[in-house]
Amino acid sequence: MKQIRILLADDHTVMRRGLRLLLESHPEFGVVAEASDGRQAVEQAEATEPDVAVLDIAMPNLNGIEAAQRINAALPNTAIVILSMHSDEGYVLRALKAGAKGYLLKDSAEGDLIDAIQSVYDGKTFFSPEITKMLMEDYVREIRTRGSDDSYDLLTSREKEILQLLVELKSNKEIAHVLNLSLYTIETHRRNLHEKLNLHSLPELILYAVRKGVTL
Amino acid sequence: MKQIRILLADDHTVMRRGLRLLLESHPEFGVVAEASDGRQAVEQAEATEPDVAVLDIAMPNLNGIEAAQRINAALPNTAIVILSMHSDEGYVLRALKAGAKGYLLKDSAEGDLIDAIQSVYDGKTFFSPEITKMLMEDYVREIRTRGSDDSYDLLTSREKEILQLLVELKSNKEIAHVLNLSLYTIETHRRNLHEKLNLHSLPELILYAVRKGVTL
DNA sequence: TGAAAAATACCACCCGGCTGGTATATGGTT
DNA sequence: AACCATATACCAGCCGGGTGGTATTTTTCA
Repeated sequence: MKQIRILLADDHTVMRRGLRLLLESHPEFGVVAEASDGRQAVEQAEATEPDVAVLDIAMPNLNGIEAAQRINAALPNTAIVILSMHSDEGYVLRALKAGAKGYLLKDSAEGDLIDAIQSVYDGKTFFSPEITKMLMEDYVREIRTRGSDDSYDLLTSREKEILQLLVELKSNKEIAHVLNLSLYTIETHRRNLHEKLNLHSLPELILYAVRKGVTL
Repeated sequence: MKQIRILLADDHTVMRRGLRLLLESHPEFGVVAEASDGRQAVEQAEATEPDVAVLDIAMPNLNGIEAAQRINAALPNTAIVILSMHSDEGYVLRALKAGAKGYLLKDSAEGDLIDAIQSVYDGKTFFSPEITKMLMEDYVREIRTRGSDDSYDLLTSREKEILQLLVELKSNKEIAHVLNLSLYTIETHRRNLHEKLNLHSLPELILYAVRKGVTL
């Protein structure tokens, strides 16, 4: 009978033990390696070539995401599930970027881990319900944003000009000087940029502009 | 005899007249059209298909750079020379991006304009000496920057983590909360980022990170 | 020609980023 | 043992960005 071969990586021994017991209560799973930090996880993965790697996100020496990246690079056939306490958006996105196929919160139901491993082994993805919800919201927001992606065309040429100068990291004062305008006028144009683009800080404007190709 | 056919665009009549007289003292040049604003310049260019378009940068209705963009898009065989009072770096770079082949300061020697037109007509580029100097400095700086491009590797993993969170537009307070650290600690890490990367503001850090591929 | 959009200008207030200056604990290196 | 890098933490002060509120002039377009 062909078991799904699993690597467990978590710096907490108790957690690893618990996971192992949980998994071994299902005969179709077999834990073939354990690791207590990121670097070990990569080594163990390369040594045992597991079907699925379950990685805690917060590990010493090399965090779960960096470990995922390396494992994914070395062993593209090993599916990766990230375990995390946080549903923080940044972490999830980085995990996905690192090649993770699943992202599970630690307070998930036991059955979720079983489902997750089976899913990623089958080439599907698996996320905790909270994560799914968040990602969907993201996606919808993305669509909405793309939809109203004429936003840039809403800008007047003066506003575009000022946006470019902002990307060049010029201060309001400098822009006023370059364009021979009052500081207050620049402030007003910036307000209008904020309103039209629904972005309300310089960093946001810069990210927007860069992604828009106003890179210069 | 085949003349080089030229379009002149400048909102100051006196300037246009002077340029025309200057050019017509050279029999190999022929001014075939004039325009007193950007929109006219584009129209005239499309109507007369000149070999070279000489555009003032500061024109009403449509500035020289935007006009250059449109002319370049419609008539790729028309070489464009930008005339400007300013040697501001941003303008020069935008002019180049808009497809200009030459950039002349208005206080250039008369001969420079002749040389510039002949050069761009021959498919070469031409810049005022001041501009050349500036661009070279830029280039050198660029090389130097690229050379010491290990800068990112100087960062500790904590610093990289914080840099990523900054790109996600998290405030110091939010980062402190996410990482369970004091606000002051985040400030210290940011100082270190500033020092190591020689960048001293959030917008600079963000541009750096984005260009570095920390896009998420 | 008259209304709407764009560009210009000013003031006051708040908040957060940025800096100078300091300090402690820890872990690895020579 | 001495040293350096890293990570943590605190305080005070400055400055610039962001915003609420207002107003005039110029341009554009129906």
